[in-house]
Amino acid sequence: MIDLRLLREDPDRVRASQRVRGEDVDIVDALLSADERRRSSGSRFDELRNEQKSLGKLVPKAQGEEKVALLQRTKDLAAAVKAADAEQNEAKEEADRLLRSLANLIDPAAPVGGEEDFVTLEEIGTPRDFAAEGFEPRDHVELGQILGAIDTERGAKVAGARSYYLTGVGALLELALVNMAMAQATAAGFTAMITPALVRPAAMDGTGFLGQAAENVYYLPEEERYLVGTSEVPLAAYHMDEILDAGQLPLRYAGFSSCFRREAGTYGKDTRGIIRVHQFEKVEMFVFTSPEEAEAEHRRLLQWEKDFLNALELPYRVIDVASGDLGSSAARKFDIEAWIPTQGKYREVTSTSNTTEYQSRRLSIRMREEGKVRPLATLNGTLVAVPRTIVAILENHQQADGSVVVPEALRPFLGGRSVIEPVAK
RNA sequence: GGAGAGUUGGCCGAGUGGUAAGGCAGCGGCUUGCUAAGCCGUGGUCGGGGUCACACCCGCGCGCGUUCGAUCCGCGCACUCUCCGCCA
Repeated sequence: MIDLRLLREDPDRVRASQRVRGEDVDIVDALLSADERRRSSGSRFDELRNEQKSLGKLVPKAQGEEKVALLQRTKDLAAAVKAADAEQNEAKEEADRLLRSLANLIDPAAPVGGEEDFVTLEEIGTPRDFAAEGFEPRDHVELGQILGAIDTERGAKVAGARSYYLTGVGALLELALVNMAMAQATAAGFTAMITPALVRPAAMDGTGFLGQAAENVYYLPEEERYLVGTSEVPLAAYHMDEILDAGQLPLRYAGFSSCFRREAGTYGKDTRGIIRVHQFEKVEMFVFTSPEEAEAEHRRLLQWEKDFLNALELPYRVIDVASGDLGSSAARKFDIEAWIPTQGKYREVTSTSNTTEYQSRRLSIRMREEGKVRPLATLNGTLVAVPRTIVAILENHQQADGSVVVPEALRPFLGGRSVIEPVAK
C-alpha cells in the first residue's frame, strides 16, 4: 500500500498514477474522506476513553451515594465509549480496505500505455537464420518428443490440460538449470532458499496477489491456504512484521519453489507445449533494501537476469513494461523476452519489478536506521523460470538432426554433456 | 487425528478484576581503571495513532463477550512445546 501521508498531501499524484494504470480514480477521494472520518472518530474515541479511564480510577475509592452517582456516570460513559469505538473501527476498516485496494504509484519513468506500449531497451544476440542453415526448425513440443524430454500427452492424461512431465534428459535439464541459477545467485551473495508453496492469506494478500491477480491463484478453502504462483510470496513474507536493521541491508534471497497458476482467462492462448502451464519450478531473486537504493538494485537484478541468459547463449530483448500492464505492486517492471524461432517472436522468460515500499507497508516490514523506523523497499526478479527457459534452449540450440547443443556454461551441471541426442525409437 | 501445557517489553521472568514485580541488556552519571568491573539514577528505553509541538489514546498472541473497569473471568481462533496415534 502507499503512504497515506503522501495521499493527503498530493492526491493528484495518486490520481494520475491510477489513471495511467487504467484503474479506478474515484477511489482516491473515497479514501480521503474515509481517512478524515477515521481521524475524527478516532479523536472522539480518545477523549471519551480518557474520561472513562480517569473516572474509573475513582470508583474503588468512592463511598456511599458518591459511589452510586459515579457508577451511573461511568455506566453511561461506557455506552458512549462502545459506540465511539464501533464507529472508529468501522471507519478504520473502510479506510484500510480502500488503502489496500489502491495500486502502487507508478514510477514516472515507466512508459505510459497498455500491453503494446512497452519500450524496447535493448536487443541482445541475433536469432539464427534457419533458412540459411538449410532446415526448418522444430518446435519445442516436437523436440521434446524426439529427445524424450517432455511428455505433454501423458501430462494431460494424468493432470489435465496445461500439464506435462519432464522425462529423462528433460528432468535433468531442469535440475541443471536450477543448480546453475543457484550457483550464480550464491556467487553474487544471495542466500539460497527453498520456500513454502502453500501460504496463509496474510502472506498472499501482503504481497499484493489477491487484487487484480486473484483469479489466477489457487485456494484451498478447507485449509485457508493459497498455492503460490511465485516464491516472491513466501520470500516477501519471510520478514513479515519485522524491523530490519539498516546495517544488514540489502538482504538478497534466491528462492526455489514450485509455482502454481490457474491461468484463468487464457483459454486458447499457448495451448501447445509448456509455455503456459499450471505448475512449474522457478528460481526467484528477492531483495529487501532501502528506498534510496531500490532503483539501482532494480538495474542490478536486471543485469543478473541478463547474465544468466547470456550464459545460456540465448537471443533476447529487454522491455520496459508500460503502466497499464504492471502488476498492482510494481512501480516499474522490466521483462526479458527470449527469441522463440518457431513463433518468430520474443516471449517473456523473466521479469523484474521494483515494488518500492508497497509490499513492505502491507506486510509491515520496516528498517531501523539511526533509531528511526521507516518502510523499506522490496524488489523481485526471475532468475530462471524452468519450462520457458527449456523451450528457448531447445528451439534456439537445435540442429538439423533434431539434437540440441548444450550451452557451454550449462554443461558442468548436466554431467558434462555437450549435446542432447534424439532417443532411439 | 487425540490429550495436555503455554504465549507478558530487546531478552529472561513474576503477577493481580481497579494505571504491569524483579533481573539482564540499554541510556545518563560517578568510581576504579581495561581479555573490564562496581555504584547511583533513568525507566515501555519499543511499536502504532494523533498533534505545528505537547497533551492524549491503543498495544500483556488475535478476536468477541461479561463488567463502571479485563493482562487477569468466559467463548472462539492462531502459534509454540510435550505425549499418544498415523505417516514421506
